[in-house]
Amino acid sequence: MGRTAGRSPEDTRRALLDAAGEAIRTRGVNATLDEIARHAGVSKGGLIYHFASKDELILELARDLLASFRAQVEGRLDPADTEPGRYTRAYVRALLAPAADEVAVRKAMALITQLTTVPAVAELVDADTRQLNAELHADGLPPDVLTLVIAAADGVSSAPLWGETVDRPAIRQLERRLIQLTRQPAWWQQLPWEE
Amino acid sequence: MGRTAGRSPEDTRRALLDAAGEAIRTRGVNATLDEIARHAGVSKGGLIYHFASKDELILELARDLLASFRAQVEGRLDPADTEPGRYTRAYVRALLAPAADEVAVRKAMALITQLTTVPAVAELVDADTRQLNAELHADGLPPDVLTLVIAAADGVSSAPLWGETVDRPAIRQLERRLIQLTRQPAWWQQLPWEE
DNA sequence: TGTACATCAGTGAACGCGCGTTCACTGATGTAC
DNA sequence: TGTACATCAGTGAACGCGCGTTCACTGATGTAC
Repeated sequence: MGRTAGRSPEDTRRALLDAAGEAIRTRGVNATLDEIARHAGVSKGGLIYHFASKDELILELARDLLASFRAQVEGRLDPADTEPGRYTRAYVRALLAPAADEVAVRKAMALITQLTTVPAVAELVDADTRQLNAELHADGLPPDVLTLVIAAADGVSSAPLWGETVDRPAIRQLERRLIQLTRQPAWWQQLPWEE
Repeated sequence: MGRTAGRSPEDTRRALLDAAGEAIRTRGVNATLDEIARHAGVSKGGLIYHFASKDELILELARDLLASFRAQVEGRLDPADTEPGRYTRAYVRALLAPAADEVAVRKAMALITQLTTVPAVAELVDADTRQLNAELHADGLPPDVLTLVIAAADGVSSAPLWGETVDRPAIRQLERRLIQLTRQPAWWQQLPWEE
């Protein structure tokens, strides 16, 4: 055990990541290490014990966010659902989920865009996105329906970037309809062409 | 006239804004004034002559981007189109437009998210978004259709944030269908509910 | 038409300080014997 | 069961340098007379 007996080093590490997230979300990447450390109840030196540099702290934070987003999507997979589009439905549910979650998915998205300032994070996000996209495209839905559904889900999750807060009922309704669309892709494809 | 006769001071100012945009897009807000100034062919002091501080430079850049986005939307209004949803259609066209424009709209979106680190910019973006939203909601479309269309357009424009490049034909097709939807809102509202 | 002066649009060196990083040291706990 | 030692998880002062800002100065052009 370490010098402060109040908590385990893993708890300290987690507290530091949470504090970093909170600080960077509001102040941007130029939030200071001192500020982050103090919010986690630790000295600047203590922070550097866990994360060798600021870039490493940010990279670890990005890894943490991406992993937890993946976990959110996977956690919303319906075991009883074996139809084409099941992964896409989980994706929609994760992105449009009410922000009551401990780590609100949509705020996490906004945070990650700040982190991409660090080149290593940009690469990480890029690779992660590519893989996620591949999984979505291997989900059995026609590409044009997938494009709409993904775009709509991404759009809702990007709203906080502009400070916008779309109202809950509207999002819930959109969620239901998008999921319904994945079950009836032909509906979208048969959108009648006027005149 | 000033010291360098090569161009007008307004041209220098524009070059500085462009260089700032380019630099911040790649390096984030910690891109240095020196770097920005040199890319605009001017000394650091010359930059500070036009923009009293870094925050002011960033704020002016944000203003410039928001204004040019507005101009893009307005420029895509169809004078012959007097039906409900005409502003929404212009919005969709602007956001899904091919990136061949001088200032690619979607890249501009990605850039603005970086700038929101500066509180004054966050407020500006917030106010601008609210006003734009009000205009869209006063466009005569049913709210649920509007929610879908806006979300889908926003989603496509947020894709570059994750390094993703959605393929052109898919976007063009989505654009046509979204616009078609604004002409037949009932279609979306009558999405049949299965079982 | 020439001259003096003001102003505009910069230059570039110097300053200073915020902040990331380094480093010597410390106090708990675990382990060997 | 007590003692010595190693290690882990930190503290906090000091350093140094990158970078935003200040400032004295400059060289074109415009304007008054």
